Amino acid sequence: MQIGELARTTSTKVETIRFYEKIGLLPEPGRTAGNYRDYGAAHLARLSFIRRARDLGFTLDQVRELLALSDDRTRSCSAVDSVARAHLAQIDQKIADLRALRRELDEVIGQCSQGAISDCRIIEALGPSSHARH
Amino acid sequence: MQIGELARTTSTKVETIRFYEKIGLLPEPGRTAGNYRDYGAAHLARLSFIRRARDLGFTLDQVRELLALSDDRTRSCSAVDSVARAHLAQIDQKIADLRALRRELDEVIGQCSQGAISDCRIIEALGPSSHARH
DNA sequence: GTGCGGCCTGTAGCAACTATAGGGTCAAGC
DNA sequence: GCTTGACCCTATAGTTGCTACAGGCCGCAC
Repeated sequence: MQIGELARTTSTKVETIRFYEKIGLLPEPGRTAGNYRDYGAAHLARLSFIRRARDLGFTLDQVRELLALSDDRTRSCSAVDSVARAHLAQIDQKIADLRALRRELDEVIGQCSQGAISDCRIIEALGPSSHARH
Repeated sequence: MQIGELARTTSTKVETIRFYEKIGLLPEPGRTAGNYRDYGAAHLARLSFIRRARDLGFTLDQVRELLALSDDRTRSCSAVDSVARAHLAQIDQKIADLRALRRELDEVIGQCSQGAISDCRIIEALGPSSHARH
């Protein structure tokens, strides 16, 4: 399997695959006579894992950790669980932050007078005096 | 006012202020005899505006746009309103995405058997076959 | 033999800073 | 008058997770 096919089957860009190889996430595959990368089923599985974890919002470092854990079959499953739970907590925090942000921004919007900038409540709300209010 | 004081009053790092100057967000201040940057009230106001907008999640490009709008006092307030509304829509999208993510991740977690990695449902859930299920 | 798609390496770019190296300035204290 | 230390200066490289070139092979069809 050459790189383009692997890219298509995993919905990854060719450059991204080479990038994962460069940073050591994906092992170097064999090469054909013409120096083309030659991938097998193990590569496909590993790349699928990486993509799925990335889709779930894990950072590359977390993915690296998960891969290391899953490679070492003697380790306990609870280590994996704790990585996942830490990530879930991060997501919850992010959602909470965004909701607070949304509330604030919502307050600022909708006070738009049809008038000129000099009357604009949004610009005003961003200014230094209002900043002090918060 | 020198850069450190400006940094403290706006809760910004010194390097960030210099960075904003380099990318043209903050005008170059005058210099003292010793080549130190010398800031006035206008700089403080502008930097406060930038920080507040950044805190509300606007990108630097959006901040640039808001600053241009607020600098041109003849423009209508509705242009500002539409930038803010577009940003609000982006935030809503992000929240929705994170919630979907959270649901999926939550499904994966909590199936942790006390056993070894080979039985780990999380690793399994990230694998290629489960990927196909989605 | 030549055209085209795919592959190769290596480097630079994106956001939005942050950190480091290697220096200069200024006020206080001895 | 000299040192110490906090502060400032410039310039450059690093961060995360890719993406996009530039310039050049490989392989196959026509």
